[in-house]
Amino acid sequence: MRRTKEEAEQTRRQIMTAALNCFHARGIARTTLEQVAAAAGVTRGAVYWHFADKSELVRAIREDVSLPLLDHSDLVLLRENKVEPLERIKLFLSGFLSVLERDPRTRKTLDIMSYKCEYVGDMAGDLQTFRKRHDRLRACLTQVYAEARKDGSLRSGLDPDLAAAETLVFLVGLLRLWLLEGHAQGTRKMARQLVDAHVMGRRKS
Amino acid sequence: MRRTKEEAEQTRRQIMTAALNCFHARGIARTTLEQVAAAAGVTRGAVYWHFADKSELVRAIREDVSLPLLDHSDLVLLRENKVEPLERIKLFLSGFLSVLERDPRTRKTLDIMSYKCEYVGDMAGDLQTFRKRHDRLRACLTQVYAEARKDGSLRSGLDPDLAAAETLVFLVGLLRLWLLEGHAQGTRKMARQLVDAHVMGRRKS
DNA sequence: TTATATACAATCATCCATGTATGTAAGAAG
DNA sequence: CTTCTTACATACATGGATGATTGTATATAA
Repeated sequence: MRRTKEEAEQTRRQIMTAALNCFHARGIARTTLEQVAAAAGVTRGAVYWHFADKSELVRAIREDVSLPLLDHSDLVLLRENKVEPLERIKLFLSGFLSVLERDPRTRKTLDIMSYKCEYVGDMAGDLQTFRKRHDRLRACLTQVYAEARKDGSLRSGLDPDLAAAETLVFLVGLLRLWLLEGHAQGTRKMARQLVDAHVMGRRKS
Repeated sequence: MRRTKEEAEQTRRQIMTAALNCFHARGIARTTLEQVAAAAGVTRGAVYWHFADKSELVRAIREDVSLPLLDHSDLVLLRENKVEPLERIKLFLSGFLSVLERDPRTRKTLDIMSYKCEYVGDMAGDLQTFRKRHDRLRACLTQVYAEARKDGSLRSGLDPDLAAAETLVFLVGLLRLWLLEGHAQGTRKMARQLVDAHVMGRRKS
């Protein structure tokens, strides 16, 4: 029954996909590795082969979504030099919404991270990771807002540090409400409007 | 060993306090009712006497903090008619921060609700409760912003609905980051500044 | 070709949390 | 004063979930 490396990698992905769905449906704590295995069409042996334990499986799923998301944000915020600073921030926020709407995997993963995970014990360290990533994003935003101030598009009297903190708060809050509410609800329908208003509020009028 | 009614109420509070600390330390899923009982100085029998099961205990703890918080917000936002509208919103947001800083019980409870709870199975219904409360708060805010527009203090061209949604997003994001970061970190130190900036951004300049 | 590492499946022992059922001493009602 | 009810403690039965161990067939390397 021994598989080739590509097949092994494929079952690894199958397990991750199955786990994603199980975690999303029943939460992390209440899903058994047996359920994950069954959903993936394998046995617990396979799960334990690819992942040391449940928390490592969770981490793999999270990184699978978080890392591309972060890379993309860096790219948009810092590398897109031809677009003006505040527009890059709008692009970034709006792109985030687009990924949420388009990619169910990202949506489910972020939903698990937001509403179906207890950051305690093994997972407590992940909060520190979040803090670092927030700091990094905040630093990026600060840099972009500083650019905006230089070219005169930032609202006068607004500190780039404060503006960056505001945008981080906005993103975190928007994400949490977006995930909480259904398609027809308030925040989701207004999401684009909210992004526009947020960026406009920081622009010199 | 039978206790008087006041003593019984006291052990009920003891159990809730113990559970609060256990949930905060180990998360909801990983704390045993045995641990809660031990921390409260009783046995599981007492816990099961006062609460049907773990989720009811969680709900009791949450309502113990949420309801006063909501009542207070209603009071500040709607009843304080002598204060001007936008100032009431600032008072509300700033008061929220004050409670967070002052009251460890509120802090721990909100921390559990944010980072140490999986909203799944029994708890899935609580998300609906959150949605309703958000809607209610948003309605309150909308009303206050509408007042502000009437008396000319709202920034021109800003829809009260949109402003209310922005403030809700701001509050949710601020709370989440405030809880995530330690005392010395960015968001906490800037929290007051952020509140001021948020309200100022909505005021006619 | 042979040997070894790989990629799982199957089985097992253990522990632990839950819920319930029963016991019981002491307040409260009459 | 007794009876009933309250407010727990104790004990029990049950059902998983975990992690480790063992088994095994096949890639793959030498």
